[in-house]
Amino acid sequence: MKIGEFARKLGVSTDTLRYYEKHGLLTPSSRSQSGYRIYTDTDIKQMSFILRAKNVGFSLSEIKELLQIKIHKDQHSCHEVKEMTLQKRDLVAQRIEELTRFYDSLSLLAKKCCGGEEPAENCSILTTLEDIDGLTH
Amino acid sequence: MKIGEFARKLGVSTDTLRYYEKHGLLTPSSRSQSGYRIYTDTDIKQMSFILRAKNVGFSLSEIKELLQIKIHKDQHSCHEVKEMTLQKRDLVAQRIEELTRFYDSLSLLAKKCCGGEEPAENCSILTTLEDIDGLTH
DNA sequence: CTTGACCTTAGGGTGTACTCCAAGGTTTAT
DNA sequence: ATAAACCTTGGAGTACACCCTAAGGTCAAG
Repeated sequence: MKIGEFARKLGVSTDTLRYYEKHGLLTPSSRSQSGYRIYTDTDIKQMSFILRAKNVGFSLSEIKELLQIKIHKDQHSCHEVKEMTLQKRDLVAQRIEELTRFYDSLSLLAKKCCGGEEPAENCSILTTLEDIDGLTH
Repeated sequence: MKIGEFARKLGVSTDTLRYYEKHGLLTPSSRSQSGYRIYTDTDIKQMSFILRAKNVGFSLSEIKELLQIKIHKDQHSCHEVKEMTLQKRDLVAQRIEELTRFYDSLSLLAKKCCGGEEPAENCSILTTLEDIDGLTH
């Protein structure tokens, strides 16, 4: 499919797709005789991956590194690829841990809060964070 | 403490601290007679919160919103604060879910990989993602 | 065969989050 | 008392991730 249809399907602009191509994140599978970009189902998968990664806070250069694991598969040894993968996985695990602390903080905050119409005296995220910090650190 | 010591303690630049103050994320507790910014332990807690939030992918304006929960505590009802808190919590839960999928993908990738010195033929993050997508969607 | 909806590249503009001066005031040590 | 090491504001510059416009080429429908 051409860039317009692909963009609509993925919910991004054509500008974004050209930008990603320029920066080595997603090169369309081929070009038509007239030079139009042609995207395929494989491109949809890769783009979905990029968007999910972006959504959880990875920068484009970090995402590029993740995609390098694929690109490097012929040029690098299994050992190197495995190391890089595990390193990235640890980073993801750290972020999950931090987010879990945020989740706990917000849960505690909501629980503490009566939910009524009176002024929210005890509703301080910082107070709650101090409690959480006290418990987990 | 003054801005330099505070910055060193938190591992950020003084420019960043002045930027955060300007944009309403962290206002130092007080100023000295000569106009120097004076930071306290409370500021350390708030700054740590900001840095952790940033680290897990929140933008500065999102972080500001989180901090508003504190600021609004006297001006808004418990009900409003609770709603906002739960909404933010759901957002965090979604990110945790996505990150967990990334973690699983990277784990599967590492597991598939023999880790030896030969070219990494089967080490494609996309192949693995397809597997994961097939299993979880 | 031309209108309209698509596509191309090149290049400029925007918002976010810093980062780096410049010009000057303050504090501390010798 | 003066140099070094801090601090102040204001404003300019940078990197990232787009977003928009201009000027022109492509293509299917009427």
